Amino acid sequence: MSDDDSRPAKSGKRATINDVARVAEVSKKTVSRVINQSPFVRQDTRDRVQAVIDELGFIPDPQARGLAFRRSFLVGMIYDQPSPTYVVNMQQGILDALKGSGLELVVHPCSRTSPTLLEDIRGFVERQRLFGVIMPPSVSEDEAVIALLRELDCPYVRIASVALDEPQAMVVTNDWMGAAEAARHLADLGHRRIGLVRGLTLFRSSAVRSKGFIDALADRGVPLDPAYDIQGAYTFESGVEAGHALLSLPEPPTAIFTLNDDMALGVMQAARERGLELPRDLSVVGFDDLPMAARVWPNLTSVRLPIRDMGRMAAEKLLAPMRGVDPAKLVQPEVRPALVVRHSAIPNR
Amino acid sequence: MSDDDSRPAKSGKRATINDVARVAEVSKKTVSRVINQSPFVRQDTRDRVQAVIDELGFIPDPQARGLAFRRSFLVGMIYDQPSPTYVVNMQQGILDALKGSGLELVVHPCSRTSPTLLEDIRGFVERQRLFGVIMPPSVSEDEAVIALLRELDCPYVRIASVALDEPQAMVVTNDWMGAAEAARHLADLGHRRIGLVRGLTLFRSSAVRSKGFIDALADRGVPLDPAYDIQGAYTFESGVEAGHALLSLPEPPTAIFTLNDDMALGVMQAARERGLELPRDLSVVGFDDLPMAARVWPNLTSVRLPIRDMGRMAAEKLLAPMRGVDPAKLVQPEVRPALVVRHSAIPNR
DNA sequence: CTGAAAGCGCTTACAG
DNA sequence: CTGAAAGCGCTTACAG
Repeated sequence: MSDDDSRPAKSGKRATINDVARVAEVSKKTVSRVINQSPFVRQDTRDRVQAVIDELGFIPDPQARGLAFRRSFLVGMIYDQPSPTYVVNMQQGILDALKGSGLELVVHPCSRTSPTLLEDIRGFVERQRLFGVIMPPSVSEDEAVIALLRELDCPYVRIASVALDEPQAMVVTNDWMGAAEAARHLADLGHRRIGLVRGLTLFRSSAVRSKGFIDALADRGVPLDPAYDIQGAYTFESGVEAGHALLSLPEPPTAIFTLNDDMALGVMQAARERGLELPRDLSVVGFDDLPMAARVWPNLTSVRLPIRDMGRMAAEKLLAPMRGVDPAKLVQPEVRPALVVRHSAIPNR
Repeated sequence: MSDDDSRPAKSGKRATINDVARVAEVSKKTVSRVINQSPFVRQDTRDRVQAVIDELGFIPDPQARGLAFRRSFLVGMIYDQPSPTYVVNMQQGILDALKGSGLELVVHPCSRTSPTLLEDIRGFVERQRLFGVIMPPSVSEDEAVIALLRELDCPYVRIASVALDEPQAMVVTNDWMGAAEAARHLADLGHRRIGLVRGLTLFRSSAVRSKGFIDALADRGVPLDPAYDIQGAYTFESGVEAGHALLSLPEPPTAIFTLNDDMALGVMQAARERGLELPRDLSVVGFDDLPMAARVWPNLTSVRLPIRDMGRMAAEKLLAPMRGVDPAKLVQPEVRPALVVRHSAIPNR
């Protein structure tokens, strides 16, 4: 490790704006202008100041800047997402976008059912004077939270399966596309008796994914029998229950699509408890493509959402104004779910 | 939502220390003393000031305090942990302890193999003037990182499977206990030919868990045959490979202990690829008790570490000085891993 | 036990 | 295009 004395301005403490101003022989206000990329600095002045900044290794103190700006350099991620993989991937994506911006990520889990939800978020946002907030489902779908954020004048970006807000404040995940792919996959494998296990209705994704699935199935001439349309709760246990419900039908489905992977594994568990062999006796397709999808037996065919990209895109929208980009005009690719085909769904005999 | 006008000091902006001082008819320095729990305030003065603080809903601005203190109110979690479940649970535990303290959690993933690791951490800690840092393995085991933190005078707490530091800077996870439990479990089930799949040697946990396992096995009079002692890499793929290596032995083991769950699932996959039926033909025990342990078939017997508690305990050690507690004397329960017995390990025939 | 002054490191008006 | 003054909301010396 060569973290030696070669770093500039090492003499004890960090360089401040005053040091830069003195050495560059300008006022600190001019240094401030350079830091903040104000256009009102002559090019040669700017160059001189920048050279001193580099030489001294000057980095503006975010706390001092924040105090003067009345706004911190912290981005909050507020989430009630229960899936660790989802949360960590999204954090990673946000950090990808934040890298080099001087902003940091502060995590803030919450519970939508908590009576103190709004109070809690208010305290967090207000006290930290957050630069902005990013929210995945389902808290991103809570209009009371959004109203609060507006009241607090806190920029935000919502990630959700449908456009709930203006484009600059939204990353739309198009879940329906993934569900439609799953439907076509099962139909094309020759399945006709197909079950659907929905998720919690609190999550918009449940309705969106269901509709995408049912519509695509209908397109293939395979209408979904209402008896095969079961309400789950996005949990493993609800998947077990739904699996038993479907498989105990007089004419059980030959394939089941669940709106997330946890429920898919639950359905597989139910099938085994009934003595079925997988995938021979039942095809299963999930949604999320959790790491375990590739680790269970048989490997689970599942719909993957680019969570990390979604986090990055959300953060980029939040940063756009700071970068002088009009967030509404920020060109971002559409979020496209993709079906990852493995071995849990096979042709219908 | 009743976030109405009942909140005090709502007239546009937040109350500041000046407002409190004026209303309480004291100097702002005295208000500052009350905020910082200085003993040098008369009780009645303190009560009066506190009443005004409550009445006005005054919350000190962390940025202003941080600027004056030359230290922020941000706790950094620096990690290179690849397991999302581990990361999220630990974050949750840290947040449990931080609740009400006014501190926030800033997440900072890193890579120990990155050539810019130290530079990166230096920038993060120095720029944010972090209140403190919490590190799980394996970055917690990196002495170069620790040296840097000391140089920067940044308090830290390390979480690791062995005591690498003074008690006030350590949460020791006693992984060996969990591995020993796994060993006794398998021995008591009558297994004699037992395989061990180790993890990356970069992680101290690999050696610690292995030793705990081997020692406890020996205690039961079941010495580990070196041929059954395989080097893995904590990945699913390395588990598959190790599984094949062990199961292709002339006398294959009847049970295998892997140092994490990902490798346990890999071993199970290998067993199936060889036509074995589980758990009939092979018992498997993992370590971590990931959510998927309870969702795979057969359900995986695994060692659970109280990750969330570990995060909370680490944060409590970091907060102890602020709370006037001597961190060395902070009474914390020992971290005790526990074997969660499910259906992947059964009696040896 | 309490307070007036100076300062933490920046930025916002306001001039010029 | 550039700068001197005042201020963001706190705390640290230093007095008393």
